[in-house]
Amino acid sequence: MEVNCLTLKDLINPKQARLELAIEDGENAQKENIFVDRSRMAPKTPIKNEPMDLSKQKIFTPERNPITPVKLVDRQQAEPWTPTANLKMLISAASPDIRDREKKKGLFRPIENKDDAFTDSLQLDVVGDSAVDEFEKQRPSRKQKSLGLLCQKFLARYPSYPLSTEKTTISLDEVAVSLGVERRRIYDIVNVLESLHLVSRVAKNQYGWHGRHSLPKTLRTLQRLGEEQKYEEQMAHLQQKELDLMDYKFGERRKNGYPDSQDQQLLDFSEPDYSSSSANSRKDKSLRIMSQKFVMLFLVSKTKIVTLDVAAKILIEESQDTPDHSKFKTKVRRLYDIANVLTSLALIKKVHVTEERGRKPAFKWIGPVDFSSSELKRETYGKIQVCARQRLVRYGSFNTVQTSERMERKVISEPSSPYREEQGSGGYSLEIGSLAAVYRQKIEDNSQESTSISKRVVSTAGSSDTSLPVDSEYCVNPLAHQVFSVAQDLPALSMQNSLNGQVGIPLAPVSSNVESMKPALLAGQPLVYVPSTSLFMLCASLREEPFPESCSEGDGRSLEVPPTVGLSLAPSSQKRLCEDRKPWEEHEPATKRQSQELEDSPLSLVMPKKPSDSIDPASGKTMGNRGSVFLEDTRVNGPHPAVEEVLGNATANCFVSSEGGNPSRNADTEMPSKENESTKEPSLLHYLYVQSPAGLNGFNVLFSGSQTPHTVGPSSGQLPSFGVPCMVLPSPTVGPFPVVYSPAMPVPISSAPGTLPNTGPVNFSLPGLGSAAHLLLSPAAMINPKSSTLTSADPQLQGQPSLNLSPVMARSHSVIQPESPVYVGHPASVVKLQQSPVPVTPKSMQRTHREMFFKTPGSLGDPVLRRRERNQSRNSSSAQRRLEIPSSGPD
DNA sequence: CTCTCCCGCCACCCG
DNA sequence: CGGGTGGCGGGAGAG
Repeated sequence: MEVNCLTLKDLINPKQARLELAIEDGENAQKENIFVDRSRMAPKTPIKNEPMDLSKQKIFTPERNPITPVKLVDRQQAEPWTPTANLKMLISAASPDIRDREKKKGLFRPIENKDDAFTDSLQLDVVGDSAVDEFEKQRPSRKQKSLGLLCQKFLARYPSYPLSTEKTTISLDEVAVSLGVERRRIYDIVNVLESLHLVSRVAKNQYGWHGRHSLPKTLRTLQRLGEEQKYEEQMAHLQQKELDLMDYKFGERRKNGYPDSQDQQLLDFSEPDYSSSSANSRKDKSLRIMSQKFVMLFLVSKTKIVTLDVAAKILIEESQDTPDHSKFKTKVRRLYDIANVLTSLALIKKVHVTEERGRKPAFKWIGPVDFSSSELKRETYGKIQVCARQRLVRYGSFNTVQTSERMERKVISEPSSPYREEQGSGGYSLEIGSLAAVYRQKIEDNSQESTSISKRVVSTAGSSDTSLPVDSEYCVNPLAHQVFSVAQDLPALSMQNSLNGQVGIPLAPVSSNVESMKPALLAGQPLVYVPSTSLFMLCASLREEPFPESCSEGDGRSLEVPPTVGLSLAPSSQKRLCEDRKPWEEHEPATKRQSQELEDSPLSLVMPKKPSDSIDPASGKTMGNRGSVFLEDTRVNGPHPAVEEVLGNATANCFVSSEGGNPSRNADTEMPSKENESTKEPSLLHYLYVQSPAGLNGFNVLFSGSQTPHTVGPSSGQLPSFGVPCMVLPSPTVGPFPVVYSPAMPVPISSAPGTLPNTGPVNFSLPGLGSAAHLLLSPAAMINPKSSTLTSADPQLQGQPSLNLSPVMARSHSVIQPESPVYVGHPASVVKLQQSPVPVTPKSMQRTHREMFFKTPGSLGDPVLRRRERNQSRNSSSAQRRLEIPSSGPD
């Protein structure tokens, strides 16, 4: 098994990627979700033990990838049957970038295992080229030892959502040895995890792994407690006051009657399931308590951003400690520890808040927000959103649709591309998001505009940043199924375009490239790929996280379909959703709002870029809507086609900016729309590729973002329609399916935007779908493909929709028959999906997915058991500290 | 310089 | 009492 490690050999390309590495590492936590197998796969014992590995490693891999993550890779080769493994293999084989990434991973881990270190040294010799690697290896940076990274590794060992049947026991000694750290460090991790009930102490040196199943519940509880504690008020108070270090303020607050929360026990881990009462025995759970409180702060915060100083102050106050500087300092240290773990869990990400006083380290909650509904759903949703957003930002446009496999590869490789340079700085885990740096400028610009908001979040280069970095993480391994971007690496292109607000993208010649993008969908078309479940989630989630419940019930005209259905994408629905937005948001400046929306709604990115307002008087209402919908706002405000706008905004919002950064962007948003410009772009088509979640019966839908949704919908008067041309593609998982393409209207580009003929909504059903899958696509004004510059792609579209399909589709191609129903020229106004009488819960969906994608014979094995085998060797004699493995090397 | 936060001493506590 | 836990803060890497 460990032997597999050899795989690393692949990693020949050094340069790439830090990002990737970082991402992966950062993602680990998430990966768990995705690669459920991983945990299982990962041997309990450190690979290092294996002589074989070492030797092999020397030979093949320069890096030492001993532990978990790496193992996977190795494993993969060894055990292809695992879905994950297969995937990885493919990826690694396919993309050098990936290899690099893997390598890097190894780098990070090396320290842990002596053997590894040893190996490394040897390897170094072997691998001559990787000077970089070498230097990195030689100096295990602090980052490599960081708690966050360690936590990721730790998490990687266990499935996020373990089967109820499987009970995983964590042996601290074993873990410590495995991860090559002293046990003390493990305590830090475990304590935080325990605070969230991801684990519970079962016995001495033994913890039980529960996974995230109950996380929503726990969060809900914490939120409630936080509310009871009036943390929000406290935070507001503190923030307002801008206390310096420890302020006497504390005293004031108390006076004010803020609860002195002495309840150190908080949740008290009284959770029935796992935590044994014994766990409580320990009085001192301060780290756990702190962790819970820290989380509570996020949960009660509207902004979801908590600065460390505020958190520390509150904690100190509660603990009734004398607010001395040293205390504060200590608290902050602990908070960092906690934050590292939480970051690894993808619950928070690091940001910086700029206040009058200056920049303050802070963290933003990025975990699930709506605990009321299914946790998974929420989690997924959040992640998806992020992903989508990121995708858009990063890949303003894509040229083609790729197969799912392809996509995956892509994703992996992505990080390397354009942004690589920036990665260097960041925090280990967050480095992923080095993109942040790129975008930072944007963000700042945006922030400035939002005066109402005292704070602005700025991504930190090094650390994760705001959205992007983290996002990237998500993207990589968000949910059970990852979200992959389909886009090719068209770095400069997409970004620039988006920034410019011009979609005028050079038509990608690529379209035909079989390898890269098998089905060349539309050349020069931006494509967004959304994970199956994601779509579903996305739609539902358009609303703000904080106020999930607010989800619109839909205006009369709104979609028939419940929001949950992914198809709710229709602009109208979005609009509704937007309207539902949180109250507080409304006060914010438009810019802010937009950014928010964009961030929150990935779909928005997809939105059609159409000539704005001119479009339709009726829709002109959009304005009336207050631009609640970002789309609308975008349009209205945006000078350019919606898409571009969106992209641009997204960029800005996401804090993404090209290196060159197009600061001016901000202004654009505010600026009155320029209809004229809009006319230019119609040609460009943007597609949103949605892989259907279980709920959709494996349907994949492509939405063309080029269209202007708004314009279309209302006209029909019946249903709000998508303005987007879309293609429905059978998912790989599903058997061969007919491809449905809603043809764009044959409207000449030249035609005035507003004039676009609106075809009525088309309603059609797909036979292949389970029960009655109904797709209603509203024909948005369609652009005449040919007319557009993109023409190259057009023929394909018209001629053979199937061709356009992603690789996945490609498979099914054969299946697809000419006769297969292709709906061209029919705009669908609304899609109604009814797959099964019973609504699919997010959870179930996720599971399903996971299984579908990653389930493999091997994967199913019971990890726990395996792990079990290993532990034993904990030598009682060894002092706690002994456990640590010398980073320097064996000996 | 500030921000982070690793490291490990050493006090608690439990069995 | 021995050993598991984990508070705590010095001090150094990273930026």
